[in-house]
Amino acid sequence: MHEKERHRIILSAVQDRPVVTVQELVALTDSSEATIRRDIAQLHVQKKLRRVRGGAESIHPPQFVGLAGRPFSVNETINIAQKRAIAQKAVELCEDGDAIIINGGTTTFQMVHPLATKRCQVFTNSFPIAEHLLKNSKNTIMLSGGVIYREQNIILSPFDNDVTRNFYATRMFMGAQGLGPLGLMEADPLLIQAEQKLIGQADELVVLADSSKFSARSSLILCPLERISTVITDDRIPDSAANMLEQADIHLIVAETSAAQTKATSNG
Amino acid sequence: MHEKERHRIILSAVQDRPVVTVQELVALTDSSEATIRRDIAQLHVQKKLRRVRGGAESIHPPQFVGLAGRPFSVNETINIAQKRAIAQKAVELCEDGDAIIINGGTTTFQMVHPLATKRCQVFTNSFPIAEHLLKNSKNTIMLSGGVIYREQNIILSPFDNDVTRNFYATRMFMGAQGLGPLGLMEADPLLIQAEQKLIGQADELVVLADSSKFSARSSLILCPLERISTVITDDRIPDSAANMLEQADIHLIVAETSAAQTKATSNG
DNA sequence: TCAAAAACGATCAATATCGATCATATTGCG
DNA sequence: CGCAATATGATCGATATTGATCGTTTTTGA
Repeated sequence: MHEKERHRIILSAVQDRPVVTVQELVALTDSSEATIRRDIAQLHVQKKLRRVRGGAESIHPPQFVGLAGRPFSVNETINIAQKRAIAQKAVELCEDGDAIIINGGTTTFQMVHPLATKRCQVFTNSFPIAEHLLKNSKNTIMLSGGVIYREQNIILSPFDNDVTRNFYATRMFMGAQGLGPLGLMEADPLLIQAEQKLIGQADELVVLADSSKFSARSSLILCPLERISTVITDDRIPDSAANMLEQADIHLIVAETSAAQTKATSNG
Repeated sequence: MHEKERHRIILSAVQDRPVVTVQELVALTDSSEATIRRDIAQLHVQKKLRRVRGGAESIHPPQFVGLAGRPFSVNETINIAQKRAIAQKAVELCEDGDAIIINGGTTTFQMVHPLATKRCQVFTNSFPIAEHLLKNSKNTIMLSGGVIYREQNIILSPFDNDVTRNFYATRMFMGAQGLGPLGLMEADPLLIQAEQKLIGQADELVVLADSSKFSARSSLILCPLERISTVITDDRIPDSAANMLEQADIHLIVAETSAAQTKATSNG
């Protein structure tokens, strides 16, 4: 067996499981311990894996830090003040007893805090949202079934016949990657699939989009503007975007980012 | 078992309860007290957990225990040693890549710790099981859709057409309220509904029942003995029960409650 | 308060793993 | 074919990890 071939096998094995032992790799590649050690040492200096006593481990998060406290570690902190204010406005649309759908996302996740004091029927495809509401509120939680995708933190079923079809709500709340004249735009095909499944299960479609989303562009169009009933954004929305929404007959709610008074726009 | 693997199991165990004892971890990892102590000391300086006398505790502040915080606060601690040993045996039946179904329950929940080092395709109707495996393992997690019932901690759909029907496994693992000549018995109608939905979606039905379950009786019969392939119990199973299972041609696995052996307490 | 039990820390022997070295095999090239 | 360069396998002393023992400290319960 050639060196490259062993390396491929080793890297493949180390990605599968948190830690692979030298013995396992010896059995896997049918070569000697010494060779495996040399390979591991090589791959270690190449930063392809981390060498540990007894074998090797993946260089990527050896630790599964829970998604409980900080569901979306990367995106969560950007524009957090705007997202909170927007989510607050979104929850203000809800009354006890309402049946609502919350699509997974970093902006919609912020709805969980104001929702803690409500008692709604919440249908979601987001594991973190369900988890948080379950532990910190008395809302009735309904979850879509399917595979849990770790990266996007959503639950998605490849089948069309899941319980999603049996739930109908007055409002659906969702975020977006971008919002332009062509409609609602998204970058991740997986999210597209999840969202399209839910759109159509609610009377009104409420889009939560901070003002940065009006300049973002993505390749995939999720749905046209006509489908949107309401857009909630922050007070930095450009006039052009506001006009666009007005012409599409979309109800626009602007959340004052009180914390972001750094902008110091005395409203008038 | 290797160091990293033990650490994963320890961290997994420390997350679902306020404190884990050294003894529990010894049973869970099949290593010595000294090693566990050393591991805990290591993880302590790494701030992955907090070392306390008798074991270790989670570094994160105690969760909201009020609503639905800890999975099964009441039942979880009774017969815990037996349940762990039984769950350990159950996981030994699983190999990487297997598709398995885990029905919600306090005994089956204990499977999450040994499962932390596996990579199976796990379908479950239990929110806590899904949550724990999602955060502490690389298994693929699939969830049934529906309403989350807080008291039983399971997800249940009143509809027959959910994704459950689209998943088929080699084995289904489930607990039970009682196990007698008439078959598998359950007390909660809600659980009956959930379990009957899953039975039939797997080749083999594996029942996890500690020995106290053979004397328990409930009003509702879930399925006859013939449907059961394997029963895993502890070493206090009465001979009469063992005979009953043998006559029903059920494979019986007895888990040695090793912790009880060191104590050498003649049970009474 | 005292005694028993449990948990702890330190130590040591057994085991597993490692690193270095040398022998052997394979490859490339003149 | 011969030779050098490289890769691989084997051996052995060095090092690290593990499990057991034992004396000490802390907790438990009367």
